[in-house]
Amino acid sequence: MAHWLLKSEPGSWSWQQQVEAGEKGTSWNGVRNHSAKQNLMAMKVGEEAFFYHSGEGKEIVGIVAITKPYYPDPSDKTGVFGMVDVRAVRPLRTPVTLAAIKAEPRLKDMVLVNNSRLSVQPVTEDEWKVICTMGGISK
DNA sequence: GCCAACGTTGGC
DNA sequence: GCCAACGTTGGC
Repeated sequence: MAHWLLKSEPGSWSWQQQVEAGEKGTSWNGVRNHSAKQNLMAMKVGEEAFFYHSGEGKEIVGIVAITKPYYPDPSDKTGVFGMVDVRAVRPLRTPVTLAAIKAEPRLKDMVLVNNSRLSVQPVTEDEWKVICTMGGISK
């Protein structure tokens, strides 16, 4: 199973809101970047993603699961971009900050470090495990 | 099809 | 608030 990382400005969509959205989850809409789209299209139901707060916080705060695979985003008039649905699974016991990620040699190749602007990123199996450990949760 | 100009993102 | 990095747009 592949793993992912989704970025959001907490001012526009926060982890707290994701938790309040509950079990049925919400659509992850608004992606307007082709690399991000490719990653969305590769997601499968049941796969998990880190939820990262950019700007305010700059830390991974929780884990979400994909509940619906890629489908068209009605807010995109061009019809080029789509979205998936996600639901909150659990928070990290301790958020993993960008500073901590940069300080961890095993995470030096993370997309978050090297291409911080990409809003939907793949995460390798090893990176997933390291961050779960740093976050104080079991994989 | 190239590339300069411009807008946006996001860390600092 | 600044600016580097990146993507997109549009003139040629």
